[in-house]
This record gives sequence, structure tokens and C-alpha cells, in this order.
Amino acid sequence: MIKPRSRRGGGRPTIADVARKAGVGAITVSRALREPERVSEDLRRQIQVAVDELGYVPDPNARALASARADVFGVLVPSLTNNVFAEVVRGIYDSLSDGPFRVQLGNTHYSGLEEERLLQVFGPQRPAALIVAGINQTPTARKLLETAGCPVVQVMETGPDPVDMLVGFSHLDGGRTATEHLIEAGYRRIGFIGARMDPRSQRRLAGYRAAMEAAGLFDARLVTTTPVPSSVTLGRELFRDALAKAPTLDGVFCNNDDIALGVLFECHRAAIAVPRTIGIVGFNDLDMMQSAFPSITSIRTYRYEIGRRSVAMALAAIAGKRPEQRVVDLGFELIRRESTAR
Amino acid sequence: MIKPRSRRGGGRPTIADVARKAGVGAITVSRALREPERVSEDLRRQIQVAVDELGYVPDPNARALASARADVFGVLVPSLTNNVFAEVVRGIYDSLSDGPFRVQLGNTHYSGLEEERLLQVFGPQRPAALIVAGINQTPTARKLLETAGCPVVQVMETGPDPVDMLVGFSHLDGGRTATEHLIEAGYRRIGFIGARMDPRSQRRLAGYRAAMEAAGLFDARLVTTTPVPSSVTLGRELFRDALAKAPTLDGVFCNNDDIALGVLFECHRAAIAVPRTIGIVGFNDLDMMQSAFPSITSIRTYRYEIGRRSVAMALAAIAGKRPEQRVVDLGFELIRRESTAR
DNA sequence: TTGTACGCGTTATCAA
DNA sequence: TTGATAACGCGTACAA
Repeated sequence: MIKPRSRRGGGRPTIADVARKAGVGAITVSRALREPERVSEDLRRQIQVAVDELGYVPDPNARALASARADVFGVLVPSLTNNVFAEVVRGIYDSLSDGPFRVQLGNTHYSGLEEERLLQVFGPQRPAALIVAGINQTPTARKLLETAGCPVVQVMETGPDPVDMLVGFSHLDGGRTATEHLIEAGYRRIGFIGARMDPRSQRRLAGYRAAMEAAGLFDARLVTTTPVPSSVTLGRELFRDALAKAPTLDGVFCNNDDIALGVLFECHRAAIAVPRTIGIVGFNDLDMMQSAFPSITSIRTYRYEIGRRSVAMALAAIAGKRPEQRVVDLGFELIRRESTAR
Repeated sequence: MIKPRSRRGGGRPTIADVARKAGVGAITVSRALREPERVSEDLRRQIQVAVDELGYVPDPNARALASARADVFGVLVPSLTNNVFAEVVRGIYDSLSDGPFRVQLGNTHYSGLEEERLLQVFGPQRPAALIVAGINQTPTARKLLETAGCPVVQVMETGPDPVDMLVGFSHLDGGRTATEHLIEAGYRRIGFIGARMDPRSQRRLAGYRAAMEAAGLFDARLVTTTPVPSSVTLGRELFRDALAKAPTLDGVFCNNDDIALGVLFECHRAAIAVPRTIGIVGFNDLDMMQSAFPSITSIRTYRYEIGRRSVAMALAAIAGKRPEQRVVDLGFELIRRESTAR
């Protein structure tokens, strides 16, 4: 005696079971599920009944194997806990939760090599689209993206030469705008305080420098940076360093809001008046900036929207409709608050 | 003329190509890759050479289809941006990045129904393990977990009746400890301020209540909660509400650190002395608690470690070694700081 | 609009 | 220790 088809699979119904029950061919069931409009009204209903009764759910692995394409969005970000990228990722998930697509998330830890490695892991899965943070891929990573054979969206920045599509904003302009605001508010010895110093931080620094030089205020001793990951506590420490190097400091543009909050706390602790003695500007405009005391001026960025847009663009490309703009600049906004109002 | 094997696949080498090149059977290549110790030294080397020369990478979809098991960890969390879960997720990713396992992350948005839906999406993928946040699954979700046919780890809480394995800590004890600390510090009209009020927040509230009742201090007017998502700004607002309801308030145990920070800022703004007039305790001990001015007392929790442990337990179960303890309590620690030092 | 035949790349089974 | 054969469940190509 031989038991047929009992080897594995736990007896879950297959497309063949549905087809038999509905009295149609398997391929018709397949079509009814993926392109309902190409199946007659009648059969579609019969098939739906059979599907419901059997509790049939397509096997994504079999589907991927047969079609050489998985319903997966590969997403690569440098950090899972940095609120900035968490918001982007949230936007991506929210945009994808309705449809058939899953998300495959990778954490590059701000490393180009890890990015390459993850791309090599994602490739064999034949993802439907790839979304990656930043524009500074290694040559190898860039080649992997170019040959991925699916839409690619780089996010969080703008740049001249996207692999495929791009949605973000100019960190250089953001840094310049923040610095110009401090200058206009009357600050002169304006420091830059930055942690991590990934490519985006570097460009914000470049924007700071451009503004300071244009005003004839640049002084290398005003710049305090570290490759160490950013945190509120680190902001306090860096601010102390900055003050030690440049005692006449009267303002700071911070790499991000965590640093800015650390600076504010250190000012409180050292009884330094904000904004009178020191002006503070952050970057990203996290919720807490508006509630801090004094509230902190910041550059508002649209991370969640960047996530949503990146998915919309990829989806359009998958549907064959390449969007007319392959590069989308979502901009930023300077939010003036008490920390620079003197 | 018929072109054989040219239909799709982009010409990537398959296991058959490797087998031919190495002069062995396909199945031997498969074994050499997955269980090297079951293949002779000689063949193993030959196969490795062929793999390298061809640049062969196994197709995960074909592998999943044939083995009826995907090298995927399904992970379900209620939020992607809440730092608490982001840390857990980071721990999971870091623990899995070396091995063959991918991560499939789902955002339940604090909804039992979404959790069910995601579990139904994950099921057909035949994940190697499932990690879910919390212990309050709907009956349907719980059944899906029980019949998933893979190790299941519930995280972030302890509880008496795990689906399979469990790693977390007691939110009730955490809430009680925080409140008892305020009582011991001499505060009497101690409020509870909570947002979101998910099951874990509810248990922290229960801990607060237990401590207050034990001391004969409980008063319903001291409790201020909202289902609205937590934020620093919301913390400010809720604190104002709390003060309006209970003007003699002299301390607050906050649901989490964001709320606590909001309370602190509101105290600054209203010139309420901390810790003299109001004592503040947070929950989770985010980095900024130690740097705030004054620094804020909080309950330190081990989110990253919870993520790592959950993977370790799942991995052990996959390897057939069910860990001796199916329930792991990682505890918490009260970190006393200036905000309650009067 | 529907169906037939076959292949996708891998692993389980079982025999050698 | 190794290999031949047969699935795994589905989609593509092509014909009807």
C-alpha cells in the first residue's frame, strides 16, 4: 500500500483542491485570485465559494518559485531604533499593509559592507522592489541595486544620480537654513555639534559651513563632532567640549534633536540662559522639541511621508507606470521656537 | 527549435549546475551546504570550489517549497516607532544577522485583530519561529499560535500560561516598585499618568494601585489616563489635567519616560519645583532620563536583552533542545535620581 | 475565457 | 556516504 500525497504539507488545501471542488482547472483558480477581471463572473463566484469553504491560502513560496518573483519589498535602513528611520519604516509598512506585499527589513548598522551583504541576501529572493536609505552606496552595492531587476528607491536624501528613483530632501540646505536662522537671530559664535557623522550629518555640516563662511563667521574651533552614536547624554558631553574649545560660543546648530535636547539640559544644569546666552537649533523636529522648556527651534522633516512616497513610486513602477518624476524632493521646514527667540 | 531552460531566472546557476561541475548528484550538493558533516571531506571540497566558481546561491523560495519550512522568524510588535519595541526588534535582528534566518516583521498597531490578520499572513510562509509581543492575544490569535507548528516566544511580559515560551518582566511589579519608591520618598498625593493604556500599561496601573492601597493612599482622582498614543506633548497635557483634578498632587508615576519628560517640562514652565513640590518617576529608563535636569527616576527594563533572549530560546527549540525554563523573567531595576530625591 | 503540459530549484524518500 | 526519483504548489506558454 502506498499513501499518495501525504508526505508533508500538513494537509493544507492546495490550488488543485480548490479547482476540483469548483469544477474548474487549477490555472483558472490561480487567475481568479490574481487577475479576477480575466475570469468570468460565474466561475469567479464558484471559485470564491470553494476557497472559503476549504480555507485555501496560496503558498507564497510556491508562488515565488513559479513566477520567479516574490511579493516582497526589501528595505534597508542604517538603524532600527533611530526614530528618523523608524518613521520611514512605519510609513512603508502602513502603505503596504493592505496589499499582497510583505516587507523584508534589513539593518545595515550604518555600514556599507553590511549593506552589500544584505543586498546579496535579498537578491536571491527576487524582491518586487528595493528601498534603501541614502545615496552613498559602495560601488558593489550600487551595482547590486542596478542589476536587481526591480524598481529601486533611495530615500532620505536628494542627489543628482539616482540608481532608479529617489525621494528625500537636501540635508545641505537644511543645515544651511538652520545656521542662517541663527545668524539672522543675531548669534555670531555659532557652533556645530554632531554625532555619528554619517553622510547625511556630513552634508548638514557642509550646509552649516557654507552659511558661516558666507557670513564671514566660520571658525574651525566652533565645530565639534564624533563618530559615536547620537544620544541626549552625548549631546551634553559634546556641548561641554564645545564650550571648552570656544568659551565665547553663543549658539549651536545640532546635528539632530537628541543632541539639541542634551545641550538644553546642560544649559539648565550650568545655568546658561536659553535663548539669551545660547541659541539652540535641532534637526528633524521630533515631538518633544515643541514641548521642551524653552521649546526648541528645529528643522522639520517628513520621514513618514518619505516612507509612503517611496512605496507609491515603487508600486507605480511595478504596475508599469514609471512616475514622471524619478526624483522627489519633499523639502523641510524651519520651525522657529523659543530657543532662538532673543 | 526549442530552447530548453531559458525561460526565466536570468541564468542564475542552480544546484544542478553545481552538481554537474563538481561531478556529483544534486542532492549531495544540497547536503554539503546544509549538513557538511554528512558529506565526505573530498566531495565537500570539490563542491565548495564549484559553488565559488559559479557564484551559486541557493534559492530560498525553492528551498522553502521543497522543505515546507522557510528560514524566517515572524515577529509581531504593536509599534515600530515606540523605542521600547524598536529595542526588542533590534535585539532580534542582531541575534539573527549571522545565521541563515531572515526576519519577517509585522506591525499590529496595538490591535488584536491586526495581530490575527498578520498571523494568518505569516502562517502560509511556514516560519521557523514566531515572536510576538505581549500575552493578551485574542482567542483566535492564540489558536493560530498554538497550531503554528513552530516555536513561539511571547515577549515583554511574564505570565502564568505561555503559548510556548515567554521572556519578559512583571509590569505590575514594576508599577508597584515605582510607586512604593515615591511613597518611601515621602510623597503622599501620588498620581498615575498614563497614555495608550495597552495591557502592559494597565498592569503598571494595577501595580500603582496596589501600592497606593497598601499605604492607604489610593484616590481615584489621582489617576489620569487616555487611550491616545503616548508622547512628550501629551505628557504635558495630561499633567495639567491631573493637577486640575487633584491640585494637591505632590508626585506622579508616569506610564513611560515620554510622559515623564512632558511632566518635567510642564513643571519647568509652570515653575513647579522638582523634586521639592512634585516627584516624578518614569518607566523604561531611556537614555534621556539620566541627562534630564533634574535627572528623572525611572524603572530600567531590558528590552534589547529580551529580544536577544527570545531568539536564543527559539533557536534552542528549533535545534530540538527545549530550554529547561520556558518562562524567563529578566526583571527590572529602579534607578533613583534627582526627580525623587527630596 | 479556459485548459493542458510542463517547469521553477530544491529537498524527502528510499535504495544502493 | 551517495544518488535516482518523485514530489513541493504554483505560474507560464501555448493551444483551444
